[in-house]
Amino acid sequence: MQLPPLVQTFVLHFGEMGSRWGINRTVGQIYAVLFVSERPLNADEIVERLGVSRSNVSMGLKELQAWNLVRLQHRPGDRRDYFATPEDVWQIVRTLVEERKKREIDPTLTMLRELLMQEVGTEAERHAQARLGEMHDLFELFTGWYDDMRRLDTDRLIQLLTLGAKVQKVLEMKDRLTRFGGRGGKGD
Amino acid sequence: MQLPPLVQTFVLHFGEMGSRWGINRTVGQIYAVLFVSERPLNADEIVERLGVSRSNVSMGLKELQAWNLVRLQHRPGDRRDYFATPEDVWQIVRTLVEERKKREIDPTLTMLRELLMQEVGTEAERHAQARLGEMHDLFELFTGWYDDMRRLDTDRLIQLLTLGAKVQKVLEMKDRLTRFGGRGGKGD
DNA sequence: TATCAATTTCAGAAACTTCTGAAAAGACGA
DNA sequence: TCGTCTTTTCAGAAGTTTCTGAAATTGATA
Repeated sequence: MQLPPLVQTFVLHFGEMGSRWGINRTVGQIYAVLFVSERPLNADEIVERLGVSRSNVSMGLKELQAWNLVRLQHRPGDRRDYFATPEDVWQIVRTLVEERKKREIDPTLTMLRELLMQEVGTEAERHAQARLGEMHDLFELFTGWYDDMRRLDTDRLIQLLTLGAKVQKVLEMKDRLTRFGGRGGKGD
Repeated sequence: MQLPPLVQTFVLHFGEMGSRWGINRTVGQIYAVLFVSERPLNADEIVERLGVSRSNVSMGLKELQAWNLVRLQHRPGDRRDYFATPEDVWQIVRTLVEERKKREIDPTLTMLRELLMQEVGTEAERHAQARLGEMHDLFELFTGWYDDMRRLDTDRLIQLLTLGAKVQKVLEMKDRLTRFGGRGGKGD
């Protein structure tokens, strides 16, 4: 592996993390190398830096492209493909969440809805269905919230995240201000 | 696999999802079976339902216990261990996020902080460090937000998630209302 | 202490994933 | 068209994870 120690540490850790999240180690490493690189890299440069086979890099890049996580670029007078990550880390987060939702959450919601529509006979099945209903509602709540969040521009998103639970305070204030006097505030 | 078709579909899907998130398929299936069960189950009952070996179930249950995702119970006059998931799905979410943070996010933040403290020589390394800084700040923002959220009780959490981006509207209103008292507004 | 039921451990088998080198395919200019 | 440079594909090797059955351990009871 032909990398400065600082970068190497990061790349190895990132590959490791990747494999805990169902992403193949090399794919994670390729992404890490691109992420810290000053400029787009071609496949051979990645091979050099990581010390893995050319074909492995080719497959890894293909996977990253399928996930929309890298951008392909060309330089004038050079036929090779150059790859880069988006400069904006928020763009990366958005893509990651979006793709993961598309591949895993949405199909799960579909499956849950289908199972909830079935007529069942036994008590055990009725109980199972009730549980699946709870899970379905949870997923719906999260995807609904996410759907709202992704529409916000990054500054506002940061603003909200930074406020954190303080939003709650603002909501209480709103309650007090809008229903003057009345029962506002903590009631649930 | 000895399960009603409805449950079987769910269990298989859940196992599949698990393996995409770095959780072994059987462990996912065991969890799914416990999740929809009306009552706590002992290891042999899980073996029956899933048709996998007793030792496999034993290892799976051990892993789920290490993740705090199942509760062990005993019945009077029965030496066997019975396992159940929490009844409250929100409790499940909280545990999952907490454990994942502890195992993956926190160590990553530690690593990033260590790399950011290093003095480096080359331009490439300085650029890499800047990128790691961006990633670090992103992770900090998320964990800070999460730290706020986890303190909220479930009803308030649901309230916030349901509002979604409408919170933004309330914040704007707050801005308008507080501005003419002095310090209000966008500043942080 | 011996017995018995339940659980855990673990070495090796089975299944699965990842990786490689070699060959094929594609793209471009001469 | 050909030659060259590049990327992709793919069969099998290497590596890793998961799973099993048999044996060991635990712990309660007599």
